[in-house]
Amino acid sequence: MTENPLRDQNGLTEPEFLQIYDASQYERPSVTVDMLIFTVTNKEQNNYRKLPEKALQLLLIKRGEHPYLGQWALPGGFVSMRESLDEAARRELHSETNIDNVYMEQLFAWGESNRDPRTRVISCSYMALADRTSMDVRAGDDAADAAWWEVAYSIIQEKRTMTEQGCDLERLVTMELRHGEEVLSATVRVTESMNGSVTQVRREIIEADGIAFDHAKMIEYAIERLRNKIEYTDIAFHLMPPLFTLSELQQVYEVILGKELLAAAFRRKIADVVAETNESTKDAGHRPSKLYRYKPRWERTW
Amino acid sequence: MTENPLRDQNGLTEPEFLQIYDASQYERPSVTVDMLIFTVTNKEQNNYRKLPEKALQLLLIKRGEHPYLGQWALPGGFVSMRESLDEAARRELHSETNIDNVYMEQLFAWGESNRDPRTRVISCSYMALADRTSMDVRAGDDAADAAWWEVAYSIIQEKRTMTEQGCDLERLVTMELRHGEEVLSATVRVTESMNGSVTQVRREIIEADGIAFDHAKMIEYAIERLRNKIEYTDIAFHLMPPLFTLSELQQVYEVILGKELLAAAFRRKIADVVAETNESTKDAGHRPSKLYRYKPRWERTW
DNA sequence: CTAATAGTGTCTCTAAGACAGTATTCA
DNA sequence: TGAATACTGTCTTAGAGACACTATTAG
Repeated sequence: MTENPLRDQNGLTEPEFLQIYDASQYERPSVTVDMLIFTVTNKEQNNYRKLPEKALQLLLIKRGEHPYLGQWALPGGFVSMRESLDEAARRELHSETNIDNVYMEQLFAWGESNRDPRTRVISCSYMALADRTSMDVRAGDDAADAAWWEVAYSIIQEKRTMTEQGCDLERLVTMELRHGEEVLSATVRVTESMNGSVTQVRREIIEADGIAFDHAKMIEYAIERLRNKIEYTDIAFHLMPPLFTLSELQQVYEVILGKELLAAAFRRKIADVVAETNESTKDAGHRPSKLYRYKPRWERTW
Repeated sequence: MTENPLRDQNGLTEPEFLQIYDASQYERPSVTVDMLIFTVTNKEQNNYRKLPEKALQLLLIKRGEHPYLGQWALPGGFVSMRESLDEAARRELHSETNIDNVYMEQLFAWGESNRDPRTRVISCSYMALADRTSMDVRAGDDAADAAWWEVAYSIIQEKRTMTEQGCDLERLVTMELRHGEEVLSATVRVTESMNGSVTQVRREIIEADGIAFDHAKMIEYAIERLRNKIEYTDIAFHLMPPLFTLSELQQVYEVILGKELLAAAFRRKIADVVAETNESTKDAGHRPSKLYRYKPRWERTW
C-alpha cells in the first residue's frame, strides 16, 4: 500500500492513525474453519464375480469435550491471528489426515449468531477431496477418535407452496452416516423462498442424531455442491487413484449423483478428459478393463 | 439442543461447562461484511433513433477515515455480536441504498492475515442485484459520499506456463470504474495453479488506483461469478425492471458477459422464462417492441 | 422512403438419452 | 458354458450457432 499523505478529521496521517489504532475496543466473534473431507471407497463384496460397490465417505471426529461431548463433528478449529483462512484449513486437514497435497475449496461462511452454545462463532467450511489410498495414513493416528463414515444422502420430500407474492420450495433431505455398526442420522429442511424479487435459501436441522453443532447443515450443503460441481468440472478425478477403469469412474459419478448413468453416454462425455494406458485389470471373474488416467487440461488441445 | 448428561474430564456436565466457559481467553479477528451492489443503467445517447447502451454499475463509498482515506471502497462494516452474517449484510445494504427487498447472495470469505492495516480482519463478501429504478432512493442520502461507478471488465492477457508436475494458468484482468469524469482502475492477476492433484486459485492486485483495501479482488471475483451464474440461473432478472423488452434483456446479458449474442438464439433460450404482456414501447424512432415480464419458476410447467 | 429495431424461419452441428448388440475374461 | 463386466454402433431428440429474411415504426 502506498503512503497516503491525507490527514483525517483528527489531523492524523495514515501511519499516525495506525500507530494509535486500538483493535481491542470492540467485542469480536470467534472464527473457525470446518473441513469436509470426502473420499470414495469400495464396499465389501461377497460375490467374487461382481464389482465392489463404491461409497462416499466423510471424516468425522468424536468430540472429547463439551459442548456436544461424545457426538461426532467435522474436523476443524479456531483460526489464529497469524494465519489466513486457507492456511488454517490446510493445517486442520494435515493434522487430521496427515496429507497435504489435495484438492481443497472454500464452501460457505456460516454466521448464525447462536450456532455455538459457548460464544459467537462464525465458521468457514471447506471441502477437501482425496483418493482414499493417498490417505492410508489413516485418520486416527493423532486424533484419538477420527473415523470415516459412509454417507447416504436422499431427498425424501419436495414440496411447493404458493405464497402471496411468490412461492416456497421446500426439500427434506435425510442423511445416514454409517461406520461399522454405528449409525448417525440427520434431516435437514432446505427452503428456497421466492418473494417478489427476493430469493432466499434457508437450511434448518429438523433432526440430528449424533452429529454435533450445525454440522448436518454443512454436510448437506457440501454434498449438494459436490453433486452440482461434478457435472461441470473435473472435480471427480480428485477422488480417483492415479489409474482407474472407466467403470470405476462411472461408479464414482453415480454414487455422488445418486442415480445410474448409461455407460455409452458416460464414456462419450468423459472421453477427452481421460487418457488410455497400456495396463488393464486382471483380477476379476469377467472381462478385464483398460486402465485410464486423468488427462489434465494442459494435455488437451485448446 | 438436547441436554447432554455426559461429563467431561473435569467432571462437568454440558450446562456446567457452559456456565464457566470463558470466551475471552483467545485473541480473535474482526469480521466484516462487504457488499457488491450491482445495477444496470442506460448510458447517455445522442442519436434519438438508437437504443441507449446498457452499462453495469457498482456502488462505492468514499472513505472518510483512515486507512485508505479518500479512496473508494465497497460499502460494508463490522459484524456485531448479535446479528448473523446475512443480517449484517442486509443492514449494510439497507443503510446504503435505502432498499431492502433485493436479491443477495454470499460470495466468499476473504481471510488473508494482512488484508487490513489496522488489525486482523476477515471479510465476507456479498453480492446484491437490483433494478436501478427501485433504488432511485439514490445512494448518498445518508452516506455522504456514495456513488455509482460504471464498470468495464476485460481480460487483457491469458498465459499458460508448464511446471514440473502441472501447469499454471494466469489471467490478467483490468477493470475501469467511471463516475462522470473520475476514473478508478485496477489490475488483478488470477492464477490457477495445478500441481499434481492440487488445484489452487490465487488473486493478486497488480495495480489499484483509488480502490481501497483488497476490494479490487472482490470486484473481480464478483464479476466473474456474475458472468458464470447468468448462464445457468435466472439471476439477470433481478437487474431488470418489472417490464422490459427482449432487446433490453439481451443487452443486459451482453454487458455482463462482455460479448454480443445472436438475437434468434437468445430469444429461443429465454423463451420460457419470460411472459408476454399486452403493452409495448412507443417512444423510439423505429419499430416498437413488446414488453415482457419475468415468468417465475412456479408459473412454468414442471 | 430510410434508418433503425423487432422478430421469425430454417439449416447445420453437437451433445445427450436410449438401447441393442458384440467382446472378453475366469471359474 | 455361463455369469459377469467391458465396450461399440446407431437412432432419435434437444439445443445452440449462424444467418438470411420479414415486419413495423417515427420522421
